[in-house]
Amino acid sequence: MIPDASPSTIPADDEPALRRTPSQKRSRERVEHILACATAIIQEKGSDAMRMSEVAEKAGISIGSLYQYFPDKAAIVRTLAERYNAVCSECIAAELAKVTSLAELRDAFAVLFDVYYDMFLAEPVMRDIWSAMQADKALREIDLQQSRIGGQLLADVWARFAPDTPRAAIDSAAFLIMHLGDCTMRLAVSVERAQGDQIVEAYKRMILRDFVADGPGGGASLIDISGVRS
Amino acid sequence: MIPDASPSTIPADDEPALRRTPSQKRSRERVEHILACATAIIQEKGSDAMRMSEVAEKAGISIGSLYQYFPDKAAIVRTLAERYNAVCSECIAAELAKVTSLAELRDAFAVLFDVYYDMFLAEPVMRDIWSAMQADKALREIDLQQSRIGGQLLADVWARFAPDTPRAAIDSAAFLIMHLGDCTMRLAVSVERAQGDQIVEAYKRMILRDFVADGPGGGASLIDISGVRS
DNA sequence: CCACAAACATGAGTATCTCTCACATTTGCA
DNA sequence: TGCAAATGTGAGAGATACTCATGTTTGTGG
Repeated sequence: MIPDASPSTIPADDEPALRRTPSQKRSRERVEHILACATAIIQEKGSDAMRMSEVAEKAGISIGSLYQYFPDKAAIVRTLAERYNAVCSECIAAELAKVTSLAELRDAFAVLFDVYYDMFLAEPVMRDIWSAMQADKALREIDLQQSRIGGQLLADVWARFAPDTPRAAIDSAAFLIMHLGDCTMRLAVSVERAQGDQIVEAYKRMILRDFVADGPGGGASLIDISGVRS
Repeated sequence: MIPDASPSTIPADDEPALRRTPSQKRSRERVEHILACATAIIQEKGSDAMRMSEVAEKAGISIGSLYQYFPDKAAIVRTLAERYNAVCSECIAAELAKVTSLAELRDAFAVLFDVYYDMFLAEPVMRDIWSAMQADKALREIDLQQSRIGGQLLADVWARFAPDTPRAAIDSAAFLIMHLGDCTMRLAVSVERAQGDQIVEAYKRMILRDFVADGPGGGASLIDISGVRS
């Protein structure tokens, strides 16, 4: 479901996501099992209602073992969020890698958001994890970071085929597209399936019209939010 | 700062936001004071770190008095959220009331989002309250409800001056515009001021181009997400 | 195979927090 | 002024995140 990814490449503050690096096979499997159990609980009742004792029980381990690996409850959510983000980034990169001209970017856009949407549909827990992240300032930063990474990937391709457009304009346009794309996906998976489909279609059309359909550099001039940082 | 508004017009489930309706002047003032103190704490350290004992102490009352009025911690956040939402709705309604033709809708749009943005800037705690809401399913619904209300207000005016456009298309377009508008505002107030300004400008241009500039009914055909419900 | 150190596992216990409830005080009103 | 209703109080019950001293398992060098 979710491929292996080294946990916590973006630690909050100085705290690593894992308290102890599992070196033995048994404990490495255990960490994976903990995350799988936590995912199931979050999906079922939300991360707020998830109890650490519940995670331990479902995983068939003791509370102490849980805290061997995860310094606190937020670390579990953070690790899951970072894994999903890594998957999203890979998916974005894979779609954009196919693009060989500016004209193709338009098609890639449409496919990209479709694939992105499918991912959200396949893993509804992504939305719950995102919700849990919003309450914590450090975790919220991870979410913003994901928009920056996705925007960067898009901007790199975009800039390659639109060399006349100022890079700063492209960067900021790409960032906004990705961020509002995420917002759109979360809205879409919050409503009934048919309506969600239409919402995603609407967003795609809006973006294609504004940022791609106007020809080289045309769309980018629409927005110029150079150097967005928090 | 925040005008008086009857608390909890949209109770979550069957639970009223206020446990007891304050009938005497003293207790009515006390409820206001509690909310003001809670706002200050949320602004300072976030609602997650807000302690009920801290709110009581800052308000100069006992824990028991706090619970006389608010059945739980979420009720405080909910009441604040509903008040802000009411203010936002009023602001939206006020701007749209000035519109007397479809052409004017374009200008109203620009002004509307500027005013909306100013409100977010003036009350940065709105973002924190929104963050707190995302963790709770019932509170998340309030947020979605606000997009529906704003979208409804917009759709009513829009439909009046674009009678040929299918109402369902207008409804869904207005809903998406308002929802992504909220997302944009929250992003804008999360970054530095100058960048936030540019983000809002970018969104305005995007929306104006797509949904208004294309002439009567033109924009609405872009999206058709009829009857969005959760 | 053994011994031993390092890694790992355990769960009772601690600190902290939300929320309750039995009782005290204040208010509005006849 | 006196009484009933409204309001105020804070010790404490219950729940939960997280710790730590101690026990168990694993890999490894001889």
